[in-house]
Amino acid sequence: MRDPEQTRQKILEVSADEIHRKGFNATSLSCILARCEISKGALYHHFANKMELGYAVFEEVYAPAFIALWQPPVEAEDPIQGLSDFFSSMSKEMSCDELVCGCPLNNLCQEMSGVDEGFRIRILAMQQQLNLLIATNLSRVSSQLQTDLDFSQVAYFIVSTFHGSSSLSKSSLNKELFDKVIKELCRYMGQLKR
Amino acid sequence: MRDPEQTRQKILEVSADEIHRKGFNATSLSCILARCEISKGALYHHFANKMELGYAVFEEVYAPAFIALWQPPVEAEDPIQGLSDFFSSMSKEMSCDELVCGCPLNNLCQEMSGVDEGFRIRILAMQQQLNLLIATNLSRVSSQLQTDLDFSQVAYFIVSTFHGSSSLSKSSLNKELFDKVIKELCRYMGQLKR
DNA sequence: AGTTTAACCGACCGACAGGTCGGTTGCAAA
DNA sequence: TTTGCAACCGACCTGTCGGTCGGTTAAACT
Repeated sequence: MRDPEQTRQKILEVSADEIHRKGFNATSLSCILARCEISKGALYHHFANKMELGYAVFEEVYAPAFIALWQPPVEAEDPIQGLSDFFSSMSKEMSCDELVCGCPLNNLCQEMSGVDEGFRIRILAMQQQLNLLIATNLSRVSSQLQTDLDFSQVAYFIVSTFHGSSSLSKSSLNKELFDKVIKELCRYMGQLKR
Repeated sequence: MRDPEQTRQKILEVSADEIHRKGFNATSLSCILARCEISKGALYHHFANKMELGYAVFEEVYAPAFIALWQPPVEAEDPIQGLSDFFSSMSKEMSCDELVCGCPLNNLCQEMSGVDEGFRIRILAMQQQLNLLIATNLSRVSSQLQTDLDFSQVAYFIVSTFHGSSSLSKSSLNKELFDKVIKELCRYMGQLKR
């Protein structure tokens, strides 16, 4: 019955969901405890404090999921097509509820980057890793692309637009505005080809 | 000595700055009171509660400032050039501290749209107003632009990218990433012309 | 001068946050 | 079977938050 590792994973999983929905500060420990059906003592046995729990969620849940999400489309034979399909399927298949929660990385960046150094450096590292991933794979097919493109610049641009569009969908409470931006993003990416 | 209107304005001004820097929830009334050098009673004489204060800040400070900021570049003879100059001067002239605070509208959207309906509808209205402003002015010079452009779609795309880039700059703590995205955004806008 | 009232004061309140700590429980090794 | 300790419990602590309210002050009007 007693399984410390499972307890820890459960805490991480529930915390990740709560933080995704409400943000880090608005997430209360008591809410996590209730959903996990454990005591405060159990949580503080596994994590030193709320911050450390947040860092653990980032490193053990968000970061791996983030890479697992972006890597396949970017490493497709045609990364432009891969990303276009990726974004399009997102606006088609994703439920409105999920969409409105936004990207966990972007949410945390907005909320915590300016407040806590520990979150900032982790988020920055993640963004640079994603940027490198995209830029590398664009340069891989550079022969099919316009000349004089700054791949890193293009990669940051694509991710920024994606994050900005997920922000938009929060206020509209439906996918309409999100879809519009994604359409234009796909059109932009198509123009990268020569 | 006693000037209720001045007191009210001072509260709005200080609150706007605090909310911009820390976000709505993280802004404490006691901090506002200290900076204004007034008592809690004075604040609650002018505003019913924290939410109403937030709405007043949005409507009387953020919204006018937002329109005053975007209108001139968009209504320039050449809106594409106007926006390019607008964005470029932003990344040049803005101090790093200001940049890291992000756009008040985008910040509030991220933080409050999913939590409070009153904020959500105000933010949505503001976004639609801005979108209309940009789309209208793009269609004004449509003869100089590519055919088959969806102006509303393009407008949402531009604003999304801008907001996304301001999010990025929070984690990097300098203008580097912001500049990159803005450069690519200007390149994209240039391509809108035929 | 007296009266009224908007403007303002600040002590106080309950709710809830994150965090602590002495005690209990279950399991595994000796 | 006993014992040691990781795992877990939950009452309690301190601090801060938004919000209340009875009282005071200044100024405008009669």
